Amino acid sequence: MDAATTLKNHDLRVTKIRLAILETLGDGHQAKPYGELQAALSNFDRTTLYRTLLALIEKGLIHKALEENGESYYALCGGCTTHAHTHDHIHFKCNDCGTVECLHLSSEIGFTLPGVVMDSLEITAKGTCKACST
Amino acid sequence: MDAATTLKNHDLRVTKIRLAILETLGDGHQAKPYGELQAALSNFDRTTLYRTLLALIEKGLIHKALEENGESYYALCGGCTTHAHTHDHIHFKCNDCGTVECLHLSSEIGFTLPGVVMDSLEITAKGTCKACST
DNA sequence: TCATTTCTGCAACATTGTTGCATAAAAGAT
DNA sequence: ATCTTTTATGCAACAATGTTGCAGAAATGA
Repeated sequence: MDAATTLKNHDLRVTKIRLAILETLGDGHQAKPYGELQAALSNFDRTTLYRTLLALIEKGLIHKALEENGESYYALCGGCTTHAHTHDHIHFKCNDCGTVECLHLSSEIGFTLPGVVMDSLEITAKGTCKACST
Repeated sequence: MDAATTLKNHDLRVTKIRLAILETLGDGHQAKPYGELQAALSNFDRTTLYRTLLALIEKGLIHKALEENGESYYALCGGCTTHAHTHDHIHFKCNDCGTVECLHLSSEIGFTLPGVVMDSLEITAKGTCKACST
C-alpha cells in the first residue's frame, strides 16, 4: 500500500509534508529523532511539521517515544489503527550507534501492580544492538 | 537519616537548594514534574536548579522520568547508590489525578530481545490509581 | 471549475535546557 | 575564628523545542 492510500485510509488528506514524513520514516522499525526529521524536512515550516506529526499520531499512523535526553523520537506504527494503538512493541536504544528501534516482543510481559488499573505500557530498553555487538 | 547527612554520604556539599529539593520531593515514592519543582523553588535561579538536579542524578540521589508530554519528572531514589542505580521499579501515571508514582515490581519482568544485549529498562505504565478507582 | 473544508506558512511567544564567567558559599586546615 | 581551596550559585545570553492565532493556499467532493 502506498503512502497516499495509507493517508486516505486514516481519514487524512494527502499533502506534500505528510507524504514526505512517511517517506522519511522509511520502513518503520526504526524511530527517528525530531531533529533529524526537521533537518530532512527543512523546506517545510517547523510549525507545520509539529502539527502534522500531531495529526499523524492522532490518526494512529505514527507514534512517539521519548528518550532520556528529552528528545522525541517518531516511528511508523505497524498494526495500529485509528484510536486503537496496539503497542505490543518496545523501544530499544543502542548505546553505541544511538539508533532507536521498534522491536516486537517475543513473549508477553506479565506483571501486576497491586491496587491499580493498568491501561497502557511504555517500555524502553537500552544496550547494544545486533550490528554493534559483532 | 536527615537530608544533610544523605548529601554528605553521596559526596555532595550541603547547600540550601539541595536541601530544598530533597524536601520538596518528599517521601520519594511520588515523582514531581519539573514545573512544580521550579514553582516551589522559585527563589533559586533556574540554571542552578537544572545543574543541581543533574548533580543529584549523577550521584544517584534522584532519578528522572519522562512523560508522554515531554515533561521531566523527578523523584528520590530508594535504594540507589552512586553509579549503581537499582531501578527495579516502574513509573505509573494516573490518567485521572495525573500523579506519577514510583512503584516496586511485585515480580520480575522476564523477556528477551533476540540479538541484542540489554543494559537497562525503563517502564512507564498508565491507568487509574488506587485512590481514583474507588 | 467552484465551494467548502482543511492545511500550510508566518509571526510572535512560552517553556525548557545549556554555556561561560564572576561572585558567593561550603569544607577542611591553620 | 580566620584563611585557603574547592565547589556552587546567580546572572546573562543563547539554542532548541513546543504552542497559538490568523491569513492565504491547497486538497477534496460536488
